[in-house]
Amino acid sequence: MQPDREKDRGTAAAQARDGLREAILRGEYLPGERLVEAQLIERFAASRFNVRAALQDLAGEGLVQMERNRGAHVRKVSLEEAVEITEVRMVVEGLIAARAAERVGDEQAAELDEIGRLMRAAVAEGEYRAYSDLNQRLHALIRAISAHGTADRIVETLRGQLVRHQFMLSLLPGRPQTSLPQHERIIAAIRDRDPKAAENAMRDHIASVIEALRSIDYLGGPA
Amino acid sequence: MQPDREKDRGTAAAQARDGLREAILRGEYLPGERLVEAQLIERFAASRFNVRAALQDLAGEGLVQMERNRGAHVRKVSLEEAVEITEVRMVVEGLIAARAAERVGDEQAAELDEIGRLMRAAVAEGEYRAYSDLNQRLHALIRAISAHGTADRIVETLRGQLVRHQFMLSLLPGRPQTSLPQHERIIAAIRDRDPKAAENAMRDHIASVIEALRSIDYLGGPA
DNA sequence: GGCTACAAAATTGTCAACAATCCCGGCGGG
DNA sequence: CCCGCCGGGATTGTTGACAATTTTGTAGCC
Repeated sequence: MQPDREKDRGTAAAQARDGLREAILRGEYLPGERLVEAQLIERFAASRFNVRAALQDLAGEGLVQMERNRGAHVRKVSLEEAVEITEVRMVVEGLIAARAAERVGDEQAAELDEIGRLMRAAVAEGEYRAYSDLNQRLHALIRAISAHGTADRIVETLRGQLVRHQFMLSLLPGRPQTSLPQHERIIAAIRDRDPKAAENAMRDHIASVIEALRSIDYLGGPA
Repeated sequence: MQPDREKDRGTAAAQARDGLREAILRGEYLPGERLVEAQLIERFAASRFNVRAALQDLAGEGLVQMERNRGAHVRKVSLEEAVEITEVRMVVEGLIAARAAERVGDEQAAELDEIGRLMRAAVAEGEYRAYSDLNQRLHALIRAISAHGTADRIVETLRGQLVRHQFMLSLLPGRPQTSLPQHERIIAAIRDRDPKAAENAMRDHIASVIEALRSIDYLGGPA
């Protein structure tokens, strides 16, 4: 769906685009914040031409919203949109998990188990930051195993739009305890090369993420 | 995922983009064909600035591929990619169908049934072109009922990348006879407000499209 | 004939200046 | 005091020219 990211790595245009994306994903620009071309030119040492190209690219990824004559803003995704996005992620990652179960090799299965071990340890010792990293690593590994370029690009794009919400999610107390067994189920299903079980496990897991997302609404309320 | 299409309808930039997209989707530019900026400027009476913006947008939609210093081409999707794209469509349209079953209203249910009737008539009388139009109308109506903006945008984008393959598909003999009962099952499940059944019916339907897609490989072979 | 080297043409990449638009003050009238 | 009505500054939109790159055509050599 999105253009290949490898197309021109290293050029000024690509550097501006990747740098701006990283900055937004890091939260250095908050949702709704205005992205003034002149400032971006300074920050990324790029020409206006390249800055504009970067903005247009990121608008295509849904990270930036552009309004004619009114400039570019970091896109603000409402809770409702976040739920929609995660629903799509649920089914697409389900597809990915099923395919991973069909294609997983022995050494990859071992790596999955290793991540599972580390996850249990992290939760047992309350190292939630490490657990969060492992979570990303697990999902990334499953996507790599599935080797489904199309699904992978879509999930990656969707994930980008949710960074802010994902961040709030990780702060929810009790989340690791809830998601750990779900992750274990996913790992087991893929290791056992059971596509249907892997898809179900992944969908159940992300469905629970959606529930957690919705619960934030009551906690944080509208900003 | 993709930026809102309504953002600036009517401007020169939007006209160039939409015009070029239509032209590609109509098959006026064949996959792999080079898109020379100067030609597009003439054809769409747009400035180079707008033509380039249009190309970049369509690259974001996956319709166009751009290579540095080598210009833009209509993206060529291999059969393997077409299968991947359709697999993603399968799960996302499954989600849409499930949600449509949750939200369908009485008059919408009637419209679904009406489309079903027209489909049966079209197949009975061998009017395959009419059947193909009804097929699009059915999928579009289901997407409208589901009111899932995120999923809708993704499916629309994916569909665009497949026009060429979809076209070949409709020429496959026996397709309408295969897909008619599948469509009827989808309609019935949504009308009965059974989300799970609707999702399964939709997935089975598109799974059969994937099979048909694969069969083209043996018929048409690599170009 | 086939191959390489080189020049010319075509095409795309980039820039800097200019035009159009919007936003935010103040100003005057009611 | 509130409201509409101008500026002026800031910001984005667009253009045309020029630079860099690729592609094409040609001549010379083996």
